[in-house]
Amino acid sequence: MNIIISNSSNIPIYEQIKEQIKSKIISNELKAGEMLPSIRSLAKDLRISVITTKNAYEGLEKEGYVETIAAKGTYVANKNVEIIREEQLQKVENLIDTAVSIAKISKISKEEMQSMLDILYGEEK
Amino acid sequence: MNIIISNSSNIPIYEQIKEQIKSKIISNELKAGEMLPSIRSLAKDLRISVITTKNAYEGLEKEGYVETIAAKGTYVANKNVEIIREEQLQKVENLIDTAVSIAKISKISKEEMQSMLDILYGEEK
DNA sequence: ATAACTGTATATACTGTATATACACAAAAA
DNA sequence: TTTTTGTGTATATACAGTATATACAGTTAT
Repeated sequence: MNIIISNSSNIPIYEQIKEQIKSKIISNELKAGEMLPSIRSLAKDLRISVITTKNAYEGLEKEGYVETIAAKGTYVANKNVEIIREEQLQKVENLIDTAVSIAKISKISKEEMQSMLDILYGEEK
Repeated sequence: MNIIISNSSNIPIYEQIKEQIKSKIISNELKAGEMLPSIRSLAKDLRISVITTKNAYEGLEKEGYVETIAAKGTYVANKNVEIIREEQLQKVENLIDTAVSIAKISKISKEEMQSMLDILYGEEK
């Protein structure tokens, strides 16, 4: 399981794991019904405690991305694709909104932001 | 001092205060040399502890936005305008970068993001 | 049965955020 | 000059979030 964590980050480890797995589910790299690595194996892999991986999985379950069955494992849930897309759109919009607020205070123009977007997104159509 | 804090936010109170004062300094609503409200009066105003306002001011000092003189007060520092602008540009770029990452995973197009930017920034030139 | 795998629960520790309250210095008022 | 009132500072304390090790309990294949 390709997951990268940073201990020095101010973002908690369980949160880092949660977000990365969420990304894999949304991008369909992890498909519905598929089993996630066990909390133990993932913990060993990342050299952290089982409690931390459990914490991450609990968060995913609370948000409806996975379902866990005691003594069996944790599996990717069937989640409404449209709802996920809406959630992601909302996230992107919030980030841009924050960026715009900062930009306006600092007199950073819309053109400058558009240019950043172009560069960061790439020139793909 | 127009500062709004939310206790229910996951962002610490001292951080909320810090960011809002920083904004006022950057937008020149608070001018170099001007005295900030005392940690006591601000604490009373916001109905929080002096320690929390002190914590906020300490953060601002560490970042070079203010200078504090014991028993006298805390004052807006002279900070290099170009450096501040660079910092803000960096912040905006990081936010857009995060937004782009999420967008790509969720197959949100550049056009959708451009449209968000247009709407959120407004139609001003 | 047993071995090897799942997730769960308990007890513990550390760090960040926040508090009340007592302290020390500066400046203005009496 | 003495007192009062205004600054920021330091100490002791509490609570919540994050993380840990370790013991527990159920499932599956041998």
